[in-house]
Amino acid sequence: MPITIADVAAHAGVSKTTVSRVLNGKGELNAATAARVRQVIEELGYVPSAGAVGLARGRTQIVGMLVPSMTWPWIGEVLQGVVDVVESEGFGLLLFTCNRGEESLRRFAQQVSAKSFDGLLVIEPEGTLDYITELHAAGLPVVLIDDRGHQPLFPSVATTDRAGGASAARHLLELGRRRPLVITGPTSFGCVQERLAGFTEAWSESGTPMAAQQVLHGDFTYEGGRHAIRSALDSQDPAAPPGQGPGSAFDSVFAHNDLSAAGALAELRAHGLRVPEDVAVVGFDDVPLASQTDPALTTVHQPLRGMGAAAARLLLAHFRGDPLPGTPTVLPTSLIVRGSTHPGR
Amino acid sequence: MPITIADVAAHAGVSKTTVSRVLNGKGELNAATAARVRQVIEELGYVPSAGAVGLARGRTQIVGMLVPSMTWPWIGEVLQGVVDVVESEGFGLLLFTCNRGEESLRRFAQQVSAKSFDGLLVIEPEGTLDYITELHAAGLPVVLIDDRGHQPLFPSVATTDRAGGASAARHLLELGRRRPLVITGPTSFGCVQERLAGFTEAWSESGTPMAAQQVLHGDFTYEGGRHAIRSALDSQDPAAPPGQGPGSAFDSVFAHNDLSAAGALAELRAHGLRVPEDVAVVGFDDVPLASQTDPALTTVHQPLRGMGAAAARLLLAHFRGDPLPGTPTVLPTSLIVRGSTHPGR
DNA sequence: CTGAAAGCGCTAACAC
DNA sequence: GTGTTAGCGCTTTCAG
Repeated sequence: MPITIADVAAHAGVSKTTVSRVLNGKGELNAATAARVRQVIEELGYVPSAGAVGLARGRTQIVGMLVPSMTWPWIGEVLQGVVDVVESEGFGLLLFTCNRGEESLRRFAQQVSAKSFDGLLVIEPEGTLDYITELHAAGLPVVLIDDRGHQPLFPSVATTDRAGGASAARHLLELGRRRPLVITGPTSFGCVQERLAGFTEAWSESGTPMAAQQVLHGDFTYEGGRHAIRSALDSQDPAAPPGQGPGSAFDSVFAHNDLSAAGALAELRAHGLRVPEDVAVVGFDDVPLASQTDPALTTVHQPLRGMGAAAARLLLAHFRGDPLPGTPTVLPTSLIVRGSTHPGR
Repeated sequence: MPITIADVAAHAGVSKTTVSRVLNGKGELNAATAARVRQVIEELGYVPSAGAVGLARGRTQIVGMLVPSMTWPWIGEVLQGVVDVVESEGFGLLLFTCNRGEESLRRFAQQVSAKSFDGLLVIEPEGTLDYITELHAAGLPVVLIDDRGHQPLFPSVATTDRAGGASAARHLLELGRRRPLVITGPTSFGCVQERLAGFTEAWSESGTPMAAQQVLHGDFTYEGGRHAIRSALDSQDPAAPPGQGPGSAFDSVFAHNDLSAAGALAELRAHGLRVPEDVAVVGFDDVPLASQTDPALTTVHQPLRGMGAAAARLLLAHFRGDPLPGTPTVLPTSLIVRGSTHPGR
C-alpha cells in the first residue's frame, strides 16, 4: 500500500502528468493547481519511487564508487568527501570494493551492465586501470581519484606529490638539517616517484646533492619504516654515532607515508635517538595516526577529503551537462609541522 | 542501445517470458530451449537492468547502510565486513552518513520512502535511535550494529563488552599488577558501563576491590588519555614515585579504547615512566593504531569485521524468509597481548 | 512447456 | 495549462 503518483493525482483531481510536472517543475502550471497538488503530496507524505523514476528517465540518480579496500586508513577521508557532496545533491552512493579479487570485479562488472548507477568514482584498485579505461571508453562517466600518480586517459583528481616532496625538503633544510634519509614507498607508484623527485630537486637546490645511499626503498608499511632505519644505522660508520654529530649518516628522515614514518620513529627511539633533536622526521599523508604518534608527526597533508569532494562534484556537474575536464584536477598538499621536526609542538 | 530482454527473446526465437524464466530458473523449461536462450544471453552479453527488475519485483536487491561518519578509525572494518557478504550475495550497498546533521537525515528519510533499498544496516548515529525504531516499526527490515551497548527494540549485533573488560582485568592480575587505573569513555554509552563493570567485577574477585579514585572519566580521545594520566600523576602522593614501587598510585592502565590508551602511553613516557615495566597498559578495540604504537598496545579486540558480516548475513537471510532474531547476536571479544603489558612482544 | 497481456510507478511526446 | 497515450525493461498471472 505505498502511495503512488496515481493516488496523489486522484486525491488532487488531476492527471498523473500534472503531478509529475509539479514534482519536476516542468512546463507552465496553473499556480492554483500546483499548490493544490503540493498540498496533497504533503498530506499523503508522498515520495516518488526511486526505482520507477530511474526506469522512466533512464538515470538512476546514483553514483557508484569502487575502492580497493575499506580498511586503509585514508580511504575513509576520501569517502566522507564524496558522500558529503553526493548526498547534498540528492544522489545515492553505491559502494563496491575489490576485496575478494576476481570475483568482486566480476560482480562489479555485472552492476555496471545492469545500469545500477549513472557514473563512477574510483580509487584505482591494483591492476584495474585497463578495465576502468574500457568502461570509460564505453561511455560510462568516470572520475579517478588518483593516489598512485598515474596519468590516466580519463578525468581524474590528484594532488601535488612533487611539490609535497619539495616542501618536506625545504622544511628540513630550513631547520639546518643536511643529511636526510628518504624512505620511499613502492617505486612502481607514480606518486612515489614524484615525491622522491620533488624532494631530491628541492634538496639539490641547496647546493648539497643527495647520495644514492640516502634513499631506501620501503613498502609503505610500519615494519618497512622500522627496517629502513635499522639498516641505515647498521650500514653507517660504526665509529660515528648517529644523529646530528659529524660523521653520522643522517640527521633527518623523509618517509613517503605516515605509517612508515611512525615505524621510523619507533625504531629511532629503540636505538636511543631523540626525535627531533638527533633526527627530524617528516611523513606524508597526514592520516589520524600522524597526530597520535609521540612526538606527533610533521607531515605533508594530502587533501583527501577535498579530493573526494572534487571528484564527486566533477561527476555531478557532468550529469548536468558540463564536460569532464581532460586534464587532471590537482589539489595542493600542505606541510603540517608538528613535534617530530619542531620541539615543543 | 543497451540490449534488453526483448533482444534476447528475438534472437532466440522465444518470448520474453521464456527468457525471464531461464534467467530466474522458474517453471519447467525444455532443456533445449533453455540452453539456446542461455547461449544467446552469453553471445549478446546480456545483463538484466537492475532498475527494471527492481520495479517489477518490488525489491531492489540493495541494502542501505547508515553510519555516523566515515572518518572514525574502526568504521572501515565494519564496512568491509558488510561489503564482503553483501557483494558476495549479489546485492548492492547504498551508503549514507549523518555528517551534515539534520539535512543528512532528511535526505536519508527520503531515500527510505523512495524505496531505494530493501533493508537497512545501521551503526547508530547519535540520537537517531527513535527514528530507526520507527522505521523498523513501519516494516523496514533493520539490523543495528551496536557499538554503544544499547538494548534496542530490534535486531542487533553486538560484542561482549563486559567479558572484554573482565579479560583485561584478569590479564593485569596475572601479571601481578595490583593498582589499576581505568580511563573510561563517555559514561552515557552502554558499552562503557559494561566494560567498566566487567573490569571491576573481575578485579574484585581477586580480593582487592577498586577504589573510586582509580576510575577516571575520559572521552575516547587521544588528548583525553593524556589528560587522565596527567591528573592521576598530579593527584598522587608526591613523595611516592609512580610505577610499581610501594605507595605509587597505579601500576597499570585500562583504557576503554585504543585512542585514549595511545594518549596514555605518550603521557606516561613524557613523565619518564616505562611501559610495561613501570606501568602496563591495556586498550580496547584493536584498531590499526594499536599495533603501531611504541610499545605496541595490548588490547581487547572487537570483532568489528565479523559484526559487520554477521549483521549483513542476518539481513540477507531475512530477505530469504528467515525471521530476524529477537535477541542481540553477540560476538566475543578477544585479548590481544602485545608489548604494552608484555616486554618483548 | 510456452506465450500473450497486464502491470510495477513514473516520464515524455503529443494532442486538446 | 492539462490530459492521453505510450513506453522504460522486467515479472507474473492466466491461457493454451
